[in-house]
Amino acid sequence: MANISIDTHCHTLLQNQFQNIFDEEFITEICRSGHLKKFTAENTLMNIGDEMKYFPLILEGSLKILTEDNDGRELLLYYLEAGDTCVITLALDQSKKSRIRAIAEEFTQVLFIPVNKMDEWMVKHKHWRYFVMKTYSHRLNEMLGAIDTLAFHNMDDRLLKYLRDKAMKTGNNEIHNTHAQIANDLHSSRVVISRIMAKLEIDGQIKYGRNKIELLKF
DNA sequence: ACATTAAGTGATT
DNA sequence: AATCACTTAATGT
Repeated sequence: MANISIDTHCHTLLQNQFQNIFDEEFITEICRSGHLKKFTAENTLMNIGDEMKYFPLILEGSLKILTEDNDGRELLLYYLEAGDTCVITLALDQSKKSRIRAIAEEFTQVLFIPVNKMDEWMVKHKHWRYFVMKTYSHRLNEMLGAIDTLAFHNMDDRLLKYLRDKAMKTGNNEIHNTHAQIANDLHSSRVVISRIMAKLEIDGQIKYGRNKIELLKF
């Protein structure tokens, strides 16, 4: 009984995301191949150095993907949302160790699929192949954008972009984060973020208070 | 009222 | 832009 209800739950989530891309039969196969896990905000679902036996398919919610430098400080790479899969998981080196960390941003349901399925589906299902290629190029573009802002823009611009991205993602121009959390994501320090915030408020770009930033201009 | 956490400030590298 | 050391302000218990 329990199994059946879990299966239909998973199946429904898959249908919501993929019914226009994959046929019914394949969705059922995906559902059978993976196991569903639920996470709440701030849960780490994959860490640097973890062995990659599974790749994630996000069915609900969103994740943030980060790397770490030698001193253990974090840098936000990009967000993954429902309907995405983590393609850089697939770019494995010999060690099969993850180079990234994935943290849930909110309540999130993820289907973990054994990596060998990837090979199998890539040859067997052309729609899967298209899907992977599409997400691959999408992520690559985002990464190029991230490199661009890192290399050519100052912190002020990076912070504004960060806030806009976040507002866009949540569909709300109020962001509920501390300056320290943002500093972590941007690989900066709390003091620096606080000072730029103050400057942006004077410019009339934002308004903010404790744990809250309101974006005024887009 | 007290402790904890977030944000502000000045000086230094 | 980053870090340190310290202050002030907001919030939780």
